[in-house]
Amino acid sequence: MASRTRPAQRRTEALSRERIVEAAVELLDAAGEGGLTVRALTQRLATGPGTIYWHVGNRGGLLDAATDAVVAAALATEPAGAPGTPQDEIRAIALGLFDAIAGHPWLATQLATQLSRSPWGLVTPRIFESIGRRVRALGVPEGDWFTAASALVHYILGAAGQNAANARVLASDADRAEFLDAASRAWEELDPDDYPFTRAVANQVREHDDREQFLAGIDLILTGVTTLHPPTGQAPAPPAT
Amino acid sequence: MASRTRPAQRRTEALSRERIVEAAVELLDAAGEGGLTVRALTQRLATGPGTIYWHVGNRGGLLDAATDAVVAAALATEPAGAPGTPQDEIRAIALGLFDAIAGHPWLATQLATQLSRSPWGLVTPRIFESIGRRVRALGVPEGDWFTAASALVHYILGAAGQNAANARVLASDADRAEFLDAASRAWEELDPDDYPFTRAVANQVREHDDREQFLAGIDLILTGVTTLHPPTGQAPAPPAT
DNA sequence: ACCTGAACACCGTTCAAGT
DNA sequence: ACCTGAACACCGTTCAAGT
Repeated sequence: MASRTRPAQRRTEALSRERIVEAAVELLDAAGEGGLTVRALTQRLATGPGTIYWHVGNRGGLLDAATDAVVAAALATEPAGAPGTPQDEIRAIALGLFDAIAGHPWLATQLATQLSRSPWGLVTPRIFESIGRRVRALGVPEGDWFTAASALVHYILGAAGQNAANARVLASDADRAEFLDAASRAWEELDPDDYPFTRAVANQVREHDDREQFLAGIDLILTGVTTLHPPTGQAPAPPAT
Repeated sequence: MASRTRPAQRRTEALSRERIVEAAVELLDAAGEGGLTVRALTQRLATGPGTIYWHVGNRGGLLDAATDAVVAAALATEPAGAPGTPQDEIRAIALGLFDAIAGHPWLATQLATQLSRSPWGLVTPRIFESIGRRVRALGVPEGDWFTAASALVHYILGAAGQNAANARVLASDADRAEFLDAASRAWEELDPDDYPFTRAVANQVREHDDREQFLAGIDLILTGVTTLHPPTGQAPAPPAT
């Protein structure tokens, strides 16, 4: 029996950047952005602050890495076997991001921060490419690719971010109903002179389904794209006046 | 030595919540979210931390108040005398928010944070109402008001937020050209196998105009809305198959 | 190369005390 | 009612020192 005597070591593997990012995501999921502190991380990983700073530059870099890791995972599940129409694939990708933000609500703020800081980070091209390929498959003329893909990505990130709060409470259906009821009631109590429209749609808030509503917005943009930027060779419809 | 950076002059008026929020916006504009510290505020207002906490609850509340103040100001300029078509008014409101975020880049992150936290804060109804009235004026059937207005608001906030970085450097045309050139070049250098679409549109990035692009997205949604939710009495177009 | 932990500068917030 | 400033707990980050 040639069993190697394993030296008693604290951790079985050396700490890695991946392991640290993984722990960061766990902390963020558990307690939001405020939950990610270097000290909480050192405790969870049984190490000192110096180790964190040796592997990842600083807290900001860690936040960026966590964001990229979660987005990459969400987009990785996209080629779901059977390819559908470009529209179907866009809906699937969009829902994947929507659900990722629902599962990691801190993503909403973090994506806004990261994207507003520099559009050529890691995250933007990833999302842009994924949507863009389907825009191309739609037959949109090349000159309109950037406009069409941008509109979709902007909408997806904007809508998903603003639904993060709803989704967080989605756990129980009763909680969700209570949440929507409270939201609806708050809107019904607004000043009738200042907020006639918002009051009028308050009951639609109570009954709506986040994901359906989100997809309805996607369909509005897709309809606009195929109407204003039809495949080359087909005449564009006259602008609605 | 009696030299001070600030004249040891006593304030003429008592501090007010409005004055504090105003100073907070100045600090945010000057140095981003990190620039707003209670200590920087006490120095600028020549007071102690207790005063800040007496007038506004805490730093979070101050951030919310600053966000609401800037958004309210942006929406207040909307009734620009001559009323146009609902489409024109939606474009004008959207551009107002776009420019507000461009002038106060910290708004992007702050809006995402505030909206993802609770959709029934102050800011959401303000924006929603402003857009919603024009959706109604468009003749959209009442059952589709919420969907149409939501799509527009989600897009506006998403797109404006993601353009905050570009806008920040918009000061000089030369700086802007350099910025877009760097962005375009970064995309051209992506892996050809992983990012064919993104590389293909890289040169459109260099030439695009933020505001035009933003409005093009608005028009895509408006086209979708008038196509899928035409005024009652007109038959909706068949879904694209 | 990787890790440790004390130390530093800074932060949000509280509160007894003043006017 | 409004303001002051010391004090507290906590934070991100650094760095000389260890293996």
